[in-house]
Amino acid sequence: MKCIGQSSEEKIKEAARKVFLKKGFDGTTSRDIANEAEMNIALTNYYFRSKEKLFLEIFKDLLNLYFQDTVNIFNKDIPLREKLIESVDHTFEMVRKEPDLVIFIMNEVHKAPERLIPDINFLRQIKNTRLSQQLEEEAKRGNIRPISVENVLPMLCGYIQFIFMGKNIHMKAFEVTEEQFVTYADEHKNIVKDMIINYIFLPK
Amino acid sequence: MKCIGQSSEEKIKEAARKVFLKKGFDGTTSRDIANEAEMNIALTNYYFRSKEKLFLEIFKDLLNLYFQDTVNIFNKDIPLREKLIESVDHTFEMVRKEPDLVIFIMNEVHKAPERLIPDINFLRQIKNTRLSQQLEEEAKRGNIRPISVENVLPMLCGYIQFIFMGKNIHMKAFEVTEEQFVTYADEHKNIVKDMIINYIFLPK
DNA sequence: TAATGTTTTAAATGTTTGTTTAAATTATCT
DNA sequence: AGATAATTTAAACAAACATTTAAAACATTA
Repeated sequence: MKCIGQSSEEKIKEAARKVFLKKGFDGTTSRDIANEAEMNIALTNYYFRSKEKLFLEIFKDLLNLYFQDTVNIFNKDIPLREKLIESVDHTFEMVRKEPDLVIFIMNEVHKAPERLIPDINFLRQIKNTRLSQQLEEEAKRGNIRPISVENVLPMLCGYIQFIFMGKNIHMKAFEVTEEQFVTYADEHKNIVKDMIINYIFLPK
Repeated sequence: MKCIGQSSEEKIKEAARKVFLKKGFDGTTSRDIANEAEMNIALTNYYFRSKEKLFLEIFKDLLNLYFQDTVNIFNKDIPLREKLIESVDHTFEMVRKEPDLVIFIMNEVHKAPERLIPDINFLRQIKNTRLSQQLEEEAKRGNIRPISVENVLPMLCGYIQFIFMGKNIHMKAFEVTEEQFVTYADEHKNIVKDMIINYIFLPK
């Protein structure tokens, strides 16, 4: 086996990841992927059997990228306040690095949830993280409002993710550049953190 | 002209709207639309010249549905606090009635913003609504934190919209039914309202 | 009723789609 | 070097695609 650089299989997977993220499953053709990878069309099927199989493999990776770190943070052994802030910061970094990821996941799951169920199942761990316990404990102690992890999750992830999903709309509506948008998003991130802490924690 | 029921043109447009909302532009074929409308395939092009033209016409209507009422509320002559609450409530009703609308708009704009620019331009009115003035005035008076309409907009629309965009993911992750989801969404709506008011308005 | 204009139809258009084939090339091993 | 296996290629495949055609069916008006 030639071991200089990437293998053809890796090249195709990386190209497919890039194109799927940008155009979605329906908007992507096998030829798009082959072109991006600079490889012969037949190789897609030689290595992955079908466009669908290749997609599912990539989707699994991307869903993992979308959620795994968040689950890990939720399970960290750190104070609640710190954990909330770290979660928001992580969400921000994640969507900044991979701006197409959230809308991609949302859209594919929205269009055909059934075929992705095996992958989605791993999201169930969210319910049983250390964060859930902390929310219960702190509420019992009267330190925070009683609130479920179901309602905290969108605060920590969704509010930031939404800003980036609507990036193009925002840029057109408010006539700003990409650079200005990032500044705005960062500003909003700080507001979100303040607002969450302000809401969840009760005054002593 | 026969005037019983809908005209063929209306039937096709309504069918196309339904299918585009569900499957997006790339995922929709001319035959899907013709089947949904129970009409001959050729009629799509007879009335609308092309799939693209039909799509653009429908997209315009849907973007209007997505934003017009919000702009109107922003321009209403009512107190700020009331306006914020009404905006959140309206967003909730809008996405509840048309659950596919938000992800559809987000995704189409995300994939090809250029071709939709003429339609998106009308979003610019957001910047110059009565709400913007109110935010400035109330901040000057020391009643609220200084905050721009750019940062209030996602609070009033995005936070609720995100919940519904991730509906399928939520239902799988937390193993709940559609009915339970709506209950959850309603609960979160109230949290959002409390949280926004709590954050924006300063204690006297 | 005959002539005219509009709407609907079945069939065909030429592309593009995902996938396969079989030959050509390259690498691996004895 | 020669045999064997793995990879890559150009070409072809049928199916699905958006769109067009020309004739048929319908409605309208003179």
